Amino acid sequence: MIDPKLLRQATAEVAANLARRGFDFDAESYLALEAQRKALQVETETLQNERNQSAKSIGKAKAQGEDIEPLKAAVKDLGDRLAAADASLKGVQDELRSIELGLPNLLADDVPDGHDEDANAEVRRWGTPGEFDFEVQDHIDLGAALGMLDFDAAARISGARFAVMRGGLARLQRALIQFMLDVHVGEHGYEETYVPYLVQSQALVGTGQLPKFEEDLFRTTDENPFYLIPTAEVPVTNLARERIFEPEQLPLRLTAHTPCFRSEAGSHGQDTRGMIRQHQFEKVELVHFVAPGDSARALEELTSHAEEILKRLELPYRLVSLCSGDIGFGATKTYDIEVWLPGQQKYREISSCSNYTDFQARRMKARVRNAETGKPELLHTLNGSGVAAGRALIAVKENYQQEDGSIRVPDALKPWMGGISELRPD
RNA sequence: GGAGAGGUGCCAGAGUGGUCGAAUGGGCCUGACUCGAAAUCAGGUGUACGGUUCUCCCGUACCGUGGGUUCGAAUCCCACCCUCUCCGCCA
Repeated sequence: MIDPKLLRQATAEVAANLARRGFDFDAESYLALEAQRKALQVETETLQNERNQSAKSIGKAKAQGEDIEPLKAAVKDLGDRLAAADASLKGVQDELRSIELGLPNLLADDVPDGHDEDANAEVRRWGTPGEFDFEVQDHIDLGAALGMLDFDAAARISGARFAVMRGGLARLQRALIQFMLDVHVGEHGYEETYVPYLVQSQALVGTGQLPKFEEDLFRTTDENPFYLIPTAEVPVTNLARERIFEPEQLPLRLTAHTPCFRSEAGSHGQDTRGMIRQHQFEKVELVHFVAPGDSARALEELTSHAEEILKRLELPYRLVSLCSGDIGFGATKTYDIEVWLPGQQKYREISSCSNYTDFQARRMKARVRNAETGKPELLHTLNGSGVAAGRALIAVKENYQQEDGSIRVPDALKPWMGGISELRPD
């Protein structure tokens, strides 16, 4: 959520910033509604004051044994007037809030302008795509030939967009997760967390998935439904919900491995083959809580932590800064890390690292006490994948494939592979 | 799932429906005393929103959440949520 004060005091500037995303903010009707709010709030609070004053004098009169009936008669209609004003005020406030919850975050100045992913700016590349002196296979054929990746079995159990893995391949994914967690916890200063995979709507409102993107989520049928988390960002970021941190407690770096569940509504036809886009996938997530002034620097650090994983795995990648038309709803700035996939001869997203500034914090009431003033103020949140395990597995398979269809185990993963140095058919 | 107890400020813990944003104690901050510290004494110590003559002041809201009764609710009524104890079940 954008600061409502800023929204009404610098409406034109906000609208101009949001326009860079292609978002049309109707400033005029917002300001009209805001003027209504102000008038109604003043009216309501004046009436409340009147009620409080007269209730007090009635109390005093009664204590002195006076007849309070005339006093009661005098305020007879006050309750009705107050109820009416209050109801109008609530209505306008709800309207304003729903507008505010639907506004994306303000973009950072250095976000490149553009309509879609073609305008994303490449920041740097690392590694060189490997040369193969044989015809490369994609991860689907590789997995099938190994007998370790079975989409038919998954379809019989759960339908499309699920995968079953067996043996060394299943273990390789687990090794990736262990490796990533160990690097982040042991070397990058993260605290490992274990969090719920089912959350209630307010958590998703906090991180920004709701109310706008309900169709991307799986939901239970309970009266108060649970949602399956689309990313660990949701439960982990909400650890700051309604909390006030002391300045010395920040920065706080948290990591978690969780499965992620996405309905992928509207993505029919995209990446239908293979493990690129699934209803369920594993991911290691990185989350930072930082003081308001520190988030720009924290984004660079968080991104470098995700990059380090690909470097250790010796997977070529490039880093892009998402343009104004491609960047996510709540982010002020986002770096995507794209890993090289020989099977597609393309760089594909494997991590997305974003600075949310105070956007999520305002929704969650996540604050930090200012070291100088002692007053609580909204902290800044960031998150990024460090990295998506399912896609990392694809990348390892395709980049480490050998002519006979076997797959070499990257050195970085060997500690978790129990002596297995290659995946090959039984 | 059954039975019971309870949810009040940073913590503990009061609160016959009326000046309760909330006693008291602890903690914390400031000051006095002291060479310094301890002890003692005095004062202060929530958040959000709004108004404003905007480093002051004023108003409103908040005692688990949401409704209701009332001129007036932390206090009464209803529903829900959560925590704890015991029983049952279970990984």
